[in-house]
Amino acid sequence: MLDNLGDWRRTHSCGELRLDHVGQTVTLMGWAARRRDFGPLTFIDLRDRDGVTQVVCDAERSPEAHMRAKEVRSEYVIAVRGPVVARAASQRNPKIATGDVEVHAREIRILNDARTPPFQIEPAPGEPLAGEDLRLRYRYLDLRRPQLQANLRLRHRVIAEIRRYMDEQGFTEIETPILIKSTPEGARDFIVPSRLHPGKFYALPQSPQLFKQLCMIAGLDRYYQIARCFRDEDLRADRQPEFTQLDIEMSFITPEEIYSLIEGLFQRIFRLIDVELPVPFPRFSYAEVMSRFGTDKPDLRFGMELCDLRSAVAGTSFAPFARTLEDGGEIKGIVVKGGAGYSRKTLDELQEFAKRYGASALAWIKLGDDLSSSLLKALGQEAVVRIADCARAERGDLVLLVAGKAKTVAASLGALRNEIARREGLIDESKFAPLWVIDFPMFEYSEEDGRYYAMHHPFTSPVDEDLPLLERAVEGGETHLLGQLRAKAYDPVINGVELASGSIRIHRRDVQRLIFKALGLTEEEARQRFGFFLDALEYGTPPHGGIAPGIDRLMMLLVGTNNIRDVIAFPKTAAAVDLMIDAPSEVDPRLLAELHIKVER
RNA sequence: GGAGCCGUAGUUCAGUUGGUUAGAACGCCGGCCUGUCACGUCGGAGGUCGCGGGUUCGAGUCCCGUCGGCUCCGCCA
Repeated sequence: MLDNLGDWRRTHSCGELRLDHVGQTVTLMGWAARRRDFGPLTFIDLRDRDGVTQVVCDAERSPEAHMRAKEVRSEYVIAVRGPVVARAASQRNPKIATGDVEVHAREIRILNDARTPPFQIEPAPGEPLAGEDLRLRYRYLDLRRPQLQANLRLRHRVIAEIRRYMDEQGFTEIETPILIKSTPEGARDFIVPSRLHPGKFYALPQSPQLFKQLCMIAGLDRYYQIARCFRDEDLRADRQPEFTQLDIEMSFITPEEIYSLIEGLFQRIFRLIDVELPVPFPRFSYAEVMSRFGTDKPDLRFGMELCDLRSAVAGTSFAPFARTLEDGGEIKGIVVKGGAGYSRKTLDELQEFAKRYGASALAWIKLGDDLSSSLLKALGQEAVVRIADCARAERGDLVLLVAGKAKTVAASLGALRNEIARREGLIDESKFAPLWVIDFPMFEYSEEDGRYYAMHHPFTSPVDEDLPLLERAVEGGETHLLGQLRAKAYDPVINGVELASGSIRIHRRDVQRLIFKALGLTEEEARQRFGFFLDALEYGTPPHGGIAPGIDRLMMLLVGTNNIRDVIAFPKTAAAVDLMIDAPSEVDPRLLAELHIKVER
């Protein structure tokens, strides 16, 4: 039999009772997390969002409450009324915040029963969680776990802090539409069919990019939005098809003002987890981080930087190296301190790892008691020693080398650097190492398509000094110059995580025209895709720029997880499926007919 | 688009060179127990070995396919 709540009102949460409350009669409500039955004496751990309180039901003192307690099962929703009692010293439980006290139940109301959960919500210490697919299917049960609740509560506090800060800084929060127009460049769009317009579709925004620029043209001056964004691309551990960005745009500004705005914001956010970020963040050019760390989002918590070994192998007859040098490729290495003892098996594993990033091979030099190296036969002892010296390796170290195209060398050694740091425990997990990556290239050449693509997006401004280059490249036909143009773009990175991406935008119609032309868009194509925006640019556009921190990744960093699903209330799987609501799903054929859509299989 | 790992009671897992009746722990149900907090203890129920096909006298185990989960490469202006 279930009880009604009746006139009972909660007086306290399950996490707040302390010795100060001893003697008060309290009413608690929550879920039965555990029951320990000693016959005439029964304990119930009562859980709510705030914590756990031990409830004691004694058959002698309160026979009725005790009878009721016997009926309680896992996850029943119950209300308990009774006095707060101090526990004897030997009975205190230091593992829970309320462990100095307990509530002696005078009366218990069973507000609702519950089916046996399909998995244990809080497994005993040392026991693993149930499989993630099962927990996603019953997300509302998994969300009862204190860890997940703490993550969501911190997320709320971060968002609240963001709104406070942005308001203090004079920003206006503005909502932009979700049903917008598909734009062919960039990520794949999610599209929404139109019932009123047969054969036409809306797109969901990949980001509110053009709208925030239009807000600047409108004279709103300082815009922000906590914006949901949608990208129909394959997922990763840190990527969901829908995600949240703090979208920011400002008029009449320089990158410097954006740097200090973001540094101040991140400082405030990290104080919520009692971390004081050092400001200003150090700045590195794109070229520098690529050469030193092999990635545009380096983890600065450890060293092991890449070193250029070309000079040490100059003039070699060893074909793979000689060919690389001839083709203008790179030969670089990293030094693993004390790695001379790595086994053949480990080196094979690392080579397999490097190959995933396109490396054709991973060469190694071990400076153990004897010198050993995969290159010894091909290069001879002298050359191998020269390479090791060039890498500044010392006795006991291991040198790992990759030769090939600059892009491949950077990708494989950059990934290897992270992987080895992880394996060797070189990373101080309590540390936060922020930086700015600046001076990104404007364009990236695609071998596959034989053309240039905007590295950031096509509205990013080139640096002022490079404008003449842009003109020569586009109007003078010196297309190769495009690869040399630098963008007014900047990314803040913390611990190897790209936390935002931003740029100063193009505010001049003539420059925007050149960029579209550089990207191979004809005047007509540009007009068709962005006509409204090009028009707007002609009506007095102020210089402006912005940035967009990713809230989900920021949260991952703050709670220390590498699983994005730990910081989103209702996430999707790696195949973009919601296992709880079973989406995506088929729809009623009548609905499709209304939308003028026929499905091919 | 490609690759790797995983899939066995409700849950987490074990399961030998292919061989009798597929096990353990937790959970669940019932009994006992007045100080536990991962309570203890006695007993009990619980299995389409993801699914489909093949090899074999015989398949959880081997092969092929398929589905699902996770991770990575490509992709993500």
